[in-house]
Amino acid sequence: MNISQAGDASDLSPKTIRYYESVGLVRPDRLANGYRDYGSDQIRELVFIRRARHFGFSVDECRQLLMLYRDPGRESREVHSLVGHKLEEMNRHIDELVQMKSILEQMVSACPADEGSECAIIDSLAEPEPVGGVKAAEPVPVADDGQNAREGR
Amino acid sequence: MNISQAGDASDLSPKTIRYYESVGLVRPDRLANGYRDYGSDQIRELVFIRRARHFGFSVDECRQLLMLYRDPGRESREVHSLVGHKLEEMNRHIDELVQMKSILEQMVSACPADEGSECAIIDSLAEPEPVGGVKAAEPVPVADDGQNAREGR
DNA sequence: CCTTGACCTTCCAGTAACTGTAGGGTTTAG
DNA sequence: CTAAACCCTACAGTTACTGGAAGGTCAAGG
Repeated sequence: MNISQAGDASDLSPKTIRYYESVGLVRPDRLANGYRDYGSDQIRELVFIRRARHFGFSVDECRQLLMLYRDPGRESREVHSLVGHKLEEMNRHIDELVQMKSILEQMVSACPADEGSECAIIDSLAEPEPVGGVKAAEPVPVADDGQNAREGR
Repeated sequence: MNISQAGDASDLSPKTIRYYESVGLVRPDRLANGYRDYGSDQIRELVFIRRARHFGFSVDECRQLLMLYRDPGRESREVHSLVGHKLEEMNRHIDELVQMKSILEQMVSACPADEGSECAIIDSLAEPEPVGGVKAAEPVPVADDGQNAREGR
C-alpha cells in the first residue's frame, strides 16, 4: 500500500503521515524504488494515532499510547493513568475557558453596540477595576501553571 | 521606564514585550544608549494586551482591539462584533472539548486499571466499532473547519 | 517511443506565540 | 577596576503540521 492509499485508509494526508514518520511514530517498509509501503498493521496504527490526536493527545502522548498499544505485556493501569492525567488537564482547560467565556459575555452584554465610542469591553480590558458590573476582570492568580514564567533575572 | 520595569508593571516578561514590539503592537521610545523607554500610556497598552491575550484573543486580534482602544472615534459596535465572534468561537471550542472529554471519561471508566493487558481505552482507540458501551468513538463529521484539508491530489 | 499527468521522493520555509541562547554593550555597586 | 545585573540584536527551537520547490517514477495514450 503506498502513501496516498494509506492516507485514504487512515483518513490522514500523506503529508501528515510522512510527518508522523519523521517524528518516529510509524516506520513503513520501502519498495525497491524508494516508495513507502504500508501494511494493514501500520494502517491500524495510523488510525489509532488519528483518533488519539482527535481526543487531544499530543504527538508525544500518542507515541506513549502507541508503545502501550504495541506492547502485549502492557498493564491496563498504565494506560488508565496516562489518560486519567490527560482528562484532568482537559478539565482544567475547559474550566478556564468557561470562566473566560462568562466574563467576556458579561462584557459583551454591557457594551451598547452602537455608533458611540463608549464601550464597556474596552474599559474592562483597560481598567484594573470592575467596570459596569463586571467583577474580577482579573480572575486572580488561578494556579499559574508556569505559562507566565518570567525571564531569568 | 526601561523594559524590565515595564515588565514588572504590566506583568509580562521583557522577552514577551520585545516580541510584541517585533510584531508591531507597542513601539516604545529609545534612550540615547539604545535602551527602550516606556511611558505610562504604553504600560497601559501592555496591560490591555495581556488581558486580551488572557481572554483568548490572538495577537492579531489584540492588534485590532488595540487599534479600537486607541481610536477615540471608534464605534462600540465594532468592538462588540469582534468580541462576539470570539465568543462564538470559544463556545464551539468548549463544546468540542466537552464532547471529547465525556468520551474519554467513558473509556477510562471502562478500563480495569489493573496489571492485565486488556484495556478498553486502547481498544476504543484501535477499533472503529463501539467497544464496551462506548458509543460513537468517531463523533461523526462535526462541521470540519478546514483543519483536515487533504493534500492537493 | 515519447509525452503527459499523477504519483512518489527529499528538503526547506512558514505558521503562532513565544522561549532560550549566544555574543556583545552599559550601568551600577563595591 | 571588576563583577553583577542590566540592556541590545539575532538566530534557533518549540508544536503539529502545511505548502512548495526540485526532481524521480509509473501507467496510459497517441
